[in-house]
Amino acid sequence: MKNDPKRKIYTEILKTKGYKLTAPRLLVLDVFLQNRKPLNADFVYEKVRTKKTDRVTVYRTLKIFESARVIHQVNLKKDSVFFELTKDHHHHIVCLECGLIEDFDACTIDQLAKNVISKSPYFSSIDHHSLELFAICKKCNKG
Amino acid sequence: MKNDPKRKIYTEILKTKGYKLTAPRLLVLDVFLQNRKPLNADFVYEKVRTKKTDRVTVYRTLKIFESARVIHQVNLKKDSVFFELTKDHHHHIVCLECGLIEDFDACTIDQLAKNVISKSPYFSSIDHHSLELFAICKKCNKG
DNA sequence: ACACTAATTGCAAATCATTTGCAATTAGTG
DNA sequence: CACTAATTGCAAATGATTTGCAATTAGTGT
Ligand SMILES: [Mn+2]
Ligand SMILES: [Mn+2]
Ligand SMILES: [Zn+2]
Ligand SMILES: [Zn+2]
Repeated sequence: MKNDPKRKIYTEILKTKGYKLTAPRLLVLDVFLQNRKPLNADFVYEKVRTKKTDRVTVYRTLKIFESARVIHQVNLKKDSVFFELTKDHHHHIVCLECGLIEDFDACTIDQLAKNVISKSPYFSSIDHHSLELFAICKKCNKG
Repeated sequence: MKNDPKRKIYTEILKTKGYKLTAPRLLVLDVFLQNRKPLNADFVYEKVRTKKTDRVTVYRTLKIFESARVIHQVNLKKDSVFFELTKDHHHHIVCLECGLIEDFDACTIDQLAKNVISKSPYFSSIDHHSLELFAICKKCNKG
């Protein structure tokens, strides 16, 4: 949404890093703001193709957003790569059989991360983390 | 190694699930037992190609091992998919710049997982989890 | 040990996601 | 409004993974 308060945050990040705010980039950003779940290139492309935006541009935009830390990859064990907005942090339980995804917010990683960092010879801070749970859902357990 | 005590555990799992213990499958299993880190198809193939094992067979074997829960995918944000042995559970800090990987074992997910499960309408137990930390390593922070 | 059969393999070709080269277009600056 | 580097679209290339199919083989039972 154009009126999402987070929209400005992300556009500012992009500007600060020296990226131009082009039409395709704003379109892709809005797809993420309007679909609060992990998205892959194909999903994004289907949403912007009508507006004369090429598939290649989607891929390149995802790369730029990733390097600007506007989005980051989510590990869902699917065939293609999924991304979500950096500031929409949450996690998932994924069914190993049918792919059902449930979100959850509770996350106690920060303390664990501190411990790990304090012992690490190579790292001194964490940028972000990925935590996903995998299971067989109740429905698949019966079938 | 033929003498790794875990080897029998994995071969029993495969037998129980009805998979034949073929030469290529044992070769691939041994590659995982001898290289305790996340491996992709190409790494495995390079280790077994001398022994007349096709790349396709490696891919098919990885699929079978995954469905038998002998290995599972690890999210490292690389171009190809990485796997590790299910019973070698540990986690990673990955440098977003240079790709440096550091292992760590400490993991307090079990309690968190219990909480999540107790509130979930769709899931009643966790099979396994994926937890990776992403950061810029000390070296890359300078350069 | 030998025969049987379904599972597995290797090879070649196909497919799918993602990347690259390049000429045309455009955002941001002054 | 002009300038210029960044960005885009199209077509072709690449790289990973998958599929079809005939030949081979593990596991089962004789
Ligand atoms: Mn998430
Ligand atoms: Mn691990
Ligand atoms: Zn399910
Ligand atoms: Zn680094």
